[in-house]
Amino acid sequence: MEHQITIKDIALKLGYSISTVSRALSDHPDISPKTKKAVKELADLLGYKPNQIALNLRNKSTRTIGLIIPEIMHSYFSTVISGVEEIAYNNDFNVFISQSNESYKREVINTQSLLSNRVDGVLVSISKETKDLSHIKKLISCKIPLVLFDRISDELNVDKVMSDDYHGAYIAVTHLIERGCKRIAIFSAPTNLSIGKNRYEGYKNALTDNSIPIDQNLFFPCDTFSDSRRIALSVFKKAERPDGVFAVNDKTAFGIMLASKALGLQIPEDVKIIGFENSFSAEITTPSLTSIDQFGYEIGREATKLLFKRIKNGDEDFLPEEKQIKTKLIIRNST
Amino acid sequence: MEHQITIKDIALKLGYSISTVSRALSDHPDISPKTKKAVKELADLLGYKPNQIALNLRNKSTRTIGLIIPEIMHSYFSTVISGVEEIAYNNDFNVFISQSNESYKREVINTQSLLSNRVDGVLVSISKETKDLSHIKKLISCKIPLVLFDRISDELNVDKVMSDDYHGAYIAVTHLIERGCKRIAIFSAPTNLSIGKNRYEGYKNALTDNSIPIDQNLFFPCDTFSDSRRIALSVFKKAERPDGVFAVNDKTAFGIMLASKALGLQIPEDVKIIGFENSFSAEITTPSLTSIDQFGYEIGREATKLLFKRIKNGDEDFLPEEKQIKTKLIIRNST
DNA sequence: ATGAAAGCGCTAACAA
DNA sequence: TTGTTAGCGCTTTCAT
Repeated sequence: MEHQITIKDIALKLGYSISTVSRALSDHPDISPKTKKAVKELADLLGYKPNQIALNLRNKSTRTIGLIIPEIMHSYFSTVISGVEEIAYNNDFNVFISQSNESYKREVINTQSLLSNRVDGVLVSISKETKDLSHIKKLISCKIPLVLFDRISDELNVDKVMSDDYHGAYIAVTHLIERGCKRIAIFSAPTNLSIGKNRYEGYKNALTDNSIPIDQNLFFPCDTFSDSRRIALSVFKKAERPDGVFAVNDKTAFGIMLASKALGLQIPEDVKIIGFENSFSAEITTPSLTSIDQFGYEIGREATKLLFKRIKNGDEDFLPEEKQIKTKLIIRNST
Repeated sequence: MEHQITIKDIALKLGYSISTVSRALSDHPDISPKTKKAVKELADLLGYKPNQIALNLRNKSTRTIGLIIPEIMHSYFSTVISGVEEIAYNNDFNVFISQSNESYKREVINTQSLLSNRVDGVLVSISKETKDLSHIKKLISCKIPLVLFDRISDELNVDKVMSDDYHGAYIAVTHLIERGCKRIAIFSAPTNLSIGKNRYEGYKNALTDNSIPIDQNLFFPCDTFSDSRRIALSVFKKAERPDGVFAVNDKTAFGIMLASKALGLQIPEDVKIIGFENSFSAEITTPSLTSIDQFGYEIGREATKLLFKRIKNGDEDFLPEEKQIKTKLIIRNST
């Protein structure tokens, strides 16, 4: 980057002062039309672009919000990003995306980087590894507008947006029951994450409401493709195997699906499987996967709207909001 | 964001000048140990974080590179991002990710935003919609280090990193021929993109080298899931249908796969299908999808390495490099 | 060992 | 209508 054109360059060439140039460019009423014309034409000619860095410093605002997500390569989070970008762009803000890769260390670094770069607000979905929340608390103590989404924490008293995990799990399991399942397993995220906890609650209550006893042997703490495949491969060998599985996300469901097929089980005849995410892949497997749509796009939009509300309102009458985005059962052939 | 602590605050409380505080914080040899200790302790206590914006303005460097990609929600591009981030983080740089969503307009806006934000270099994968390249040329004329990857353009004389598309297509089609295919269709990206052109060349030459005539009726300009499903649905009905298909990416392959199955065709017995991308989904379909691995992670790494070479070397002896990342045939059950 | 002052690019209060 | 100046937060040259 050689030398970017500045208003000083324009002022020099035209013999005006830099403030006149500045005002001309921003259409200040005091500036004569001729001056404006001359300045704007030269600016165009030279390809002048305001230095955003200088503006940021002066305005103490970057018109940028930071987004920290666990993993970009996740159809759900990708859709969240799109929702965030839409609202941000509508408000003439930029989005600074950074992924933690489910690493606590990375999440801390990313948070600090956003802080140093003085973003005007932050959206965070906490990584699986994160136990210590002091980096997030640091954001709060700096009074930086903050909204948590999806992977929230009860420890923090801030705005939150998430799926209606409880209800999603409830309708998923109810659906399995209606299809005749008696022994329904759950492959769940760790219940220390609220997402894991809420879905487990939904699972439990759906069973209880249908007079099916909770069986701790049907609970598997597992939320990845390879783990679920491995676990299902050993679990489904036994005679007392589940006849239905509720998986915490689609990838986990696919692992179970592959394991079942490898063992010669028919889906949905021998075992019914339901996921949570409604990813693109759910459509293309055989059988296609019944899943709970989480509306990531909506979550991104709502979280960002909430953030802008904070950014605009400033500190006044802060009362954290919590928003639940409804989920929806998408029935396909795996149940 | 109330009031972030600055060195001025520290200077005031301690009775030093701001320059002393600045030097103390950066361990300048001239500063006495006691002063350093006092300053650092107070800085810690107050939670001082240097204002990156001010530093950027002063240093005329943001230690940030910009990344413009067509779509985040694409396993290939997601892996590219990870590669980019790895190299950038190793060099203590940030990555500013922005997606064009395959929109020309958005791509232009993103480019300008990166320019205004004075990133130190840019990585671009051009959107499908983009014909006019003046926004990219603008970057070049501003002497901003630039590397194109994957979706490159012959019109631009800059560093480029891409898959060995020609070779990938060649081995894909050769594989189909070895498996006995005689009528091999290609579902291809528009050939105005070099990616489309090169893969088509590979397809053609593989056929020619095996004495199979090129049949224009087997060329389908189509690179999305829904389009490919629709097209395959109508094409595969005919008696004279293809017995092998080379798809420009995995999603396109899945569309073809679903259409084939809907028509009662057996894969790979009646029709063999090969994709390009080696996405996660390739593993979980039935049959699993044979595909060409593009090593997106490597592409991201190499492109970023090249970019840093430019950033560090400055303008001197500029000779654009072009790097091809090898591709690999991953054989699964669809062929 | 420490301070004063200039400057990065820009805007705006104050002068003229 | 236009110019001068201060200041956003920081580093660094030049004084002391």
